[in-house]
Amino acid sequence: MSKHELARIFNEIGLLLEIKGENPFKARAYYKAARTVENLDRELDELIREDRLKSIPGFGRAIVQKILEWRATGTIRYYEELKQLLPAGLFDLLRVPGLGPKKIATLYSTLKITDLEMLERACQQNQLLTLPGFGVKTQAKICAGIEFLKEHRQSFLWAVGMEWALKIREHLTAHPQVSQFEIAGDLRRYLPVSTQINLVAAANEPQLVTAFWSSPAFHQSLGLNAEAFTDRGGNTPSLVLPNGIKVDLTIVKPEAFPHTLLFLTGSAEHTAALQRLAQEKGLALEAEPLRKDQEYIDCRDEAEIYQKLGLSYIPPELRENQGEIEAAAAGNLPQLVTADDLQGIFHVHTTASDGISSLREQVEASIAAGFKYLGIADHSRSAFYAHGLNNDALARQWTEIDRLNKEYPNFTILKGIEADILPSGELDYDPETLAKFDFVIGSIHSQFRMTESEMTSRILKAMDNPFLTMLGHPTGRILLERPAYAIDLEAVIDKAARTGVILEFNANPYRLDLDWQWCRRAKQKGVLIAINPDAHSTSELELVRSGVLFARKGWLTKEDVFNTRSAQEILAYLKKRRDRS
DNA sequence: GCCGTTTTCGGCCCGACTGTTTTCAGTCG
Repeated sequence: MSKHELARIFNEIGLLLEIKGENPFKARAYYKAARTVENLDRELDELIREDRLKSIPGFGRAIVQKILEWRATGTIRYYEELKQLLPAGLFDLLRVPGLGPKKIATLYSTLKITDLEMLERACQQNQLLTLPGFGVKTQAKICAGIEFLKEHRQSFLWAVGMEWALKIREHLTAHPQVSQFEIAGDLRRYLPVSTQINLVAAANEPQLVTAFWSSPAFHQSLGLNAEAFTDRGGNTPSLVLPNGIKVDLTIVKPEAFPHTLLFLTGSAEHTAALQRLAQEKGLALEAEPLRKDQEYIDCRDEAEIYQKLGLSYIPPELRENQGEIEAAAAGNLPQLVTADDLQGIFHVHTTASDGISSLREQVEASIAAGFKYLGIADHSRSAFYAHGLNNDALARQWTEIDRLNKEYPNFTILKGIEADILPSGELDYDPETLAKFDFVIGSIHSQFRMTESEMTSRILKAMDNPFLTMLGHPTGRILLERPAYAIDLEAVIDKAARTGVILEFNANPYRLDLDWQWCRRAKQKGVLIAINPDAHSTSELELVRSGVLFARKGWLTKEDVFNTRSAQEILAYLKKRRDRS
């Protein structure tokens, strides 16, 4: 019973209320409660024990009562009753771009559409055209949206898959037979999106672990039904999670563990290249232990396999056959950036715009987390939906930053902004205002549907603005929800190389943008990358550290990452840029 | 459903855009 589960329930209550056509503000209260639960800095149990739930903004009598009920019974009656009123498939419809609660209510009440399949059929038969408020373009957009969803049906975010993989690890490694265990596959290679979870376990008697996999005790520990589990015979049982994610476990004898792990980690291209290399050396590399003239060559771990192939150890995140094998052979693999290298954080929101933690809370949490500086970047004035800051609000924030800088002399708070890049390519403030910031992040938050050349010109123009320090979430993608906007990234990277504009690696698990392949391209061109959490609460500050894991996939080293520098170094860099303007 | 007020209920972030209409509802950020 994690807080994510409770947040999900509150979100669904909000949606159900909206589809039912109830007071939209009531629905909003539940969305807000969901967001608050998700971002709580303290444990729910602790708050309940101290009877402090109702002191939290947005938690009134009804919400508190429901949290307590959920804690005591594992569910909320009000939620269960709402669900009875509406088919479960309606939630999937919300993922179709252009479909909101109102249109879904219409589809349900008139055409009795309750899931994506029915919606798709209705589109194919042009039935939507008969409904009020629907037309040719809406139907075409819905069709395209369904296509996008179908393409990604089997896909899930790294964080979602990892949460389950860790849970399975916890319960499976409790079995005395399991001597080694690793999460392999795409998750181990830190791909932002995967289609399957691959696990590897070692046991002297694999069949005992397989039997455990099929036992009610194990099913119960994961909170799943027996039907979810499959024992296909042999030692490769599998499982399908409630959200449709497929999990494969491979159980081998301890001596085969490193080889199996290597192959199940992949990528397929990487292991195929390793096999070719082994062949050249007269070795046979298989998921079975390495052989030479049919003699087994023992390898204690993956590192030893690489060593016997004449390679230094290649970290899983680099195993894409994109030159890492050649680099390992030559002994010049990059010294990848680590979370410990980070010294500060940029792109942090506060309650001044749409954050839920105050400036002081963000500052104190950053200090507690061991950082040396913090770059505040709330939304700019055009971002009405997010309480963008006008000049008065900026003045108030700057006064408070000055005060906090005095209060914490060993910590540096920078005055920044996440300025909208307007459709014209202008930044969202006049030059006089822009000149007063320590740094400026430029981001696209509106008018996504421009042609590639229009969008590229818009961004290139913003990058020519001498006040721009960083480009925020460069492609605007939301993983599994919204594709990147049309943009010529090669041109953007070239411009960054010429102008010294830093590119953001946005560590939000839904963005992870710039994508790893482009990070590497940027690095090759000498462009600096800032790993930014885009934090809206103190708990999201930690995203900056998990973001490093994904940035490593783009071959980034400490030198490539801007916020590995000391406060003095970044201040000098920013001053140099400002003096240029 | 929450909040603030100086306690009984009205207001709740809001503007742009799109596609549908023929003046506006719904979605999005």
